[in-house]
Amino acid sequence: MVTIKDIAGQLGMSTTTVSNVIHGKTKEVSQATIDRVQEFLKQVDYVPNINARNLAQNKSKIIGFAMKARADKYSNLLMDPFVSELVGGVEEAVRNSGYFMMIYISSDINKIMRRASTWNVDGLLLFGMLNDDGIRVSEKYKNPIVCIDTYSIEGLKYFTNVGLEDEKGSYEMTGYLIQKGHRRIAFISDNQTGVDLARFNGYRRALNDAGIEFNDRDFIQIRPHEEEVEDSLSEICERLKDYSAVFCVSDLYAVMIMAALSDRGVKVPEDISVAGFDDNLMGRLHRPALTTVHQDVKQKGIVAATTLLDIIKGEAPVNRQIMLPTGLVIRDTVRAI
Amino acid sequence: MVTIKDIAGQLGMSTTTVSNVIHGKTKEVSQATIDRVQEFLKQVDYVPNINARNLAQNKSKIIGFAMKARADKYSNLLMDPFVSELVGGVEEAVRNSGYFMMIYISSDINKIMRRASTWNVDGLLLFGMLNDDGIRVSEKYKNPIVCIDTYSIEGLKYFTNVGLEDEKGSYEMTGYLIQKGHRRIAFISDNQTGVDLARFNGYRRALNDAGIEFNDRDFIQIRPHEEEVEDSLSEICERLKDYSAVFCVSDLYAVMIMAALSDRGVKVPEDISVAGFDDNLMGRLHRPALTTVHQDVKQKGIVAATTLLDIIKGEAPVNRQIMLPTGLVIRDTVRAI
DNA sequence: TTGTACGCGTTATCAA
DNA sequence: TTGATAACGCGTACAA
Repeated sequence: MVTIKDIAGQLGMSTTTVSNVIHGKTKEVSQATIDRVQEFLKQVDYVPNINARNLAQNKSKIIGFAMKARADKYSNLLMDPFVSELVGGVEEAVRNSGYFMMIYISSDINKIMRRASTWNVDGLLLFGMLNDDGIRVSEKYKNPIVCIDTYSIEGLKYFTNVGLEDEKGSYEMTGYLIQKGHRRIAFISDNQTGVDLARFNGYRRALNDAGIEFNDRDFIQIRPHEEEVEDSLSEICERLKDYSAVFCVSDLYAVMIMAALSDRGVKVPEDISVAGFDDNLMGRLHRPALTTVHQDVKQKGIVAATTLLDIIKGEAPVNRQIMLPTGLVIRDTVRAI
Repeated sequence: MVTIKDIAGQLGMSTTTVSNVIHGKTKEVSQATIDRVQEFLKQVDYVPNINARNLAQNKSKIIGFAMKARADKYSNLLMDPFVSELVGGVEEAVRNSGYFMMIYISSDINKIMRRASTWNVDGLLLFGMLNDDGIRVSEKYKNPIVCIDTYSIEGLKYFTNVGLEDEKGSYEMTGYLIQKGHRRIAFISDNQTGVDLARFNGYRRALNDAGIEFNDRDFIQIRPHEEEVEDSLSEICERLKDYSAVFCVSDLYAVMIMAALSDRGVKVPEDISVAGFDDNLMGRLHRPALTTVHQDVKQKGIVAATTLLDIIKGEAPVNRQIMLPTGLVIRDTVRAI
């Protein structure tokens, strides 16, 4: 490894001058030395040592992307297509800004905070935080934080959130189903917090506005864990016999349920209409193609990352609650009755 | 930020002692001071500065995961479900070993190498390298390297490769199709290098062993880029009329093609049989469920990472070419004729 | 058993 | 226009 000191030695000048040339602080250096140094840098293929630089500047050029792992449908968070698309968007934005991305996955908030401090990351992206997790982090960690998909009004005092018009999108889809003549509409998700709760609320509001009474059993919980998913799907298919339409909280669940229905000889949309949420590849490639609520997940990642980067640069965001839009995507799994 | 020096000062002892306690070099420290120090560490929630540590030790505890981006079917590599599952496996293994993972995506080998040096990563994982890319990297970068899915005999002198029995898996699937009575079998992929070439070779060998003549037009190239994918699929569906079965180089392509066929009123497997490769969620949830060749992508990531970590620890791998097994998954998209 | 002092590679301050 | 030199925080010979 060739260092600045080496170069200075071989060129018979001081490290200061070399460093200045490297950083383009060229106003106080003669053109002759600039050229000499630059040529030499090329020649030896000088690569700076980030650790030394970070130590000297007390910066890191690292964006930490921390995700709280849940006991989940995937054995690793990154296998969730939503998450990987999100990471893809973040990675791209971070890379294009000359920063680096470091991913942490942990179910332990404290570990996440320790890592962030250890690496002295310049900014933190938080995903999957529940309740006041985000607040706890921001109390300890003093650099900028941007959360993704976190529903915490309280938290907005501490950080910016990038979310989605979940409630609205869900309201519109439910309205569409109702408009198509459906009145017995089930809602399926695996929990009732955060994003899922917002979507559930949109569904309920639409029912209410149409004068349709909601009954507790219209919410069906799916248990997607490997050991019990088959049982869960059986139960769901059985309960779905009472409905003419089902609104799933994600495209993945919609596709899973359509497969289970198909296995039991139930036809979509002839026997039951199905709607999803996310508009991902699975739904697009399904036949019949899935009617769903669109969101641009990659864009969500990009917006979150660029917002964080802006804050790091000192530009406070106009809005602490950034809501990305949704849109109805009408395809073939919902029929009029 | 609280430093070792601070602690030493407040406790009225030297930084050496504090450092020794932190690192458990406890044989030369009295129990009394150990306790004092440890309690104080807890109290102030001491977090080491990785940059300083790395600089002093000339290590980084970072595993670099470098991927060469191609002009691809996805606007970001991480959106490829194969890649994200791979990353998931790597991330898990790296995290469990107390290391950190840093992802680089670039189409430029030189940028990748510069990053690896800049961060002084302890080991490098390489994915998506073509031809002698891997060799070029290993000539410049002196720490251990493990490649994933790289077909380069020459390269094995320089690094370990974690791959798959692509040829064998493909041979077996083609054999299965033949056994089911198919003789006009098309093969679809988007290129003919590396992994895709190996799978193509397995297909050809199986045809050959069964005395079936291969004609150049039996290889059909798919163009998955967004602008032209529809045209490409139209052409494929047209050409497929001459075949009773089609073997796709990936589950994704299989599902895409089945959707296109369905749109044109062609039924699978009644009108044409379809086989895939990968055994991912898309194929599993498709109806009819996809007959395919299984590989464990997450495991591939874990094996690659642990192998690299072992080499870093000084344990040379027994084999420089690690081939993970494949297996036939017979489901419902291939029928006997 | 504990402390001093130096090196790691870089940047920044200030003097020449 | 250039050069010494002191930080940055940590680890570690070596000395005490």
